[in-house]
Amino acid sequence: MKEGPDIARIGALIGDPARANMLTALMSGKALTVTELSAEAGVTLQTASAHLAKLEAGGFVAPRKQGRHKYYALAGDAVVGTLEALMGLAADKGHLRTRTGPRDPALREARVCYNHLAGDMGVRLYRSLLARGHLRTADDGLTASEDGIAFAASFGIDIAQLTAARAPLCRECLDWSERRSHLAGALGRAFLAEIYAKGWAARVPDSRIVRFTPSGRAAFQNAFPVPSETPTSPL
Amino acid sequence: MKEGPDIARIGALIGDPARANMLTALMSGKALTVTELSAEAGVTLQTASAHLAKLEAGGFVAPRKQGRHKYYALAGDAVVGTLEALMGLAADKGHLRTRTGPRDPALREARVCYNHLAGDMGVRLYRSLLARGHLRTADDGLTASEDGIAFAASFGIDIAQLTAARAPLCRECLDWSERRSHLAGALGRAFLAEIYAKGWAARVPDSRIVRFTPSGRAAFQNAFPVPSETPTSPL
DNA sequence: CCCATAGTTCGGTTACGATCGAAGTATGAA
DNA sequence: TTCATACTTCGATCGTAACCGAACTATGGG
Repeated sequence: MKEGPDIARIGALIGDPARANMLTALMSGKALTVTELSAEAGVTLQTASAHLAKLEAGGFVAPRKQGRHKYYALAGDAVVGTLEALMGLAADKGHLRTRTGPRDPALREARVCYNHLAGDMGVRLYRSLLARGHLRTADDGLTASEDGIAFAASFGIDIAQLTAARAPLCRECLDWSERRSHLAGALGRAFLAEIYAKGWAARVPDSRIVRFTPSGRAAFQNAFPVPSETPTSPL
Repeated sequence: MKEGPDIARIGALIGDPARANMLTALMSGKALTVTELSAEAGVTLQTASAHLAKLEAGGFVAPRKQGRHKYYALAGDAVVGTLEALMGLAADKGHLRTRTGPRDPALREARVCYNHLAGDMGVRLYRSLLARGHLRTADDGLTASEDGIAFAASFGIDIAQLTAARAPLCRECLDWSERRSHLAGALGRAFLAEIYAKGWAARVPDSRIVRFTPSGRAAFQNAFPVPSETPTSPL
């Protein structure tokens, strides 16, 4: 009677509030113990254990034993990507629980999305480039202007190498905490690499957080100024 | 106690088998009536009506009244994209209900994914280009080789215009019916446009199906030969 | 060896939501 | 108006799964 991939099972797995809370907590990129996850979900240890067994059977999380602790982490990029998509959709519809972004403020400010910068700082970068005409949006995606190429070069990016590779140069990526687009693609990756190289920021180990130094933050805001908050359409 | 986007509500919406069946049926791109969807889901009309009300409230589907019929369709590209992601994940884990692809064989053979070719024919195109060295996979994505550029030009694609736009040239996209990658990005779009232009295939109105003519199918298979089935790693 | 902490398994309760029958509304046809 | 089709609303039933208490296993420390 049924056909196609069984999205109902996947949906049901995500559909329980306790499990959804656990998955949301794991989106930080950190591996968490059963006890920690039970607290995140607001259930007892036994219940959490049962939920995690189901998530593991469904291929959502993978355990790693360490001493008498059992650490769970999300099981791969496909899972992370799908959850990001779901979060984007949920945010889009206004289905928020309480806040508009993840709990951890540092995660909300700047984090790694695959290999480019996301979060508030990522959105700033994107908006700044767009406002100054370095990027242009078109029907079929995002393109860099001549100005933008020159700017990237002056920032320290070897633009010739990027374009020679013929890989996607610019792409946009919807940010679930900010509900705005940020810059992905080869150029987005190159900007983040250069930000690391300049010592403005560093990645926090075992998490997706990118922590800016005070001077790095100032330099960033100077390099990527944003005009006064323009009322953008909420995508 | 909770924070972040409410993915639980979204998940629960998809998590019910009846609703999942309806959404799967709507992935064809066609708008369907309540009665049709109740049959797809295997429930009575009343139950289907209740489910559709919930899906509508959740922003998954949008109704359109026409006479005494009420047609439902998926509510936008974000929903389609999220469902594709979920289906890919489900297929990935082997969570199949009965078959490995959508019910409609035509849809399984060739369909539009955003603006490029997906389904069996899309996978063939991709594998053929890859096998002949026209495309190369790298850590940071997909690139076209010099050979590939020349081939695309000989196929009738104005490659200079595509590269000038600096938009993503090649991207890969996971196919939920085939569980394989196919070609997306500007080049993928250009190939599909050229296939239309050559009269090999045409899009079926009100659906995502791309229907090949018999001679078009032959020409396609001649232009994009695939080597004997190589046991590729899943994904 | 004993105790403490981390996690699992088992059993019984409870609550939520899917389901359908039956009755109600809307649109169209005769 | 009357009948038929398409859909919605209401009310009651029923199953499944989340939940926790309690007992059990495993690992580490003294």
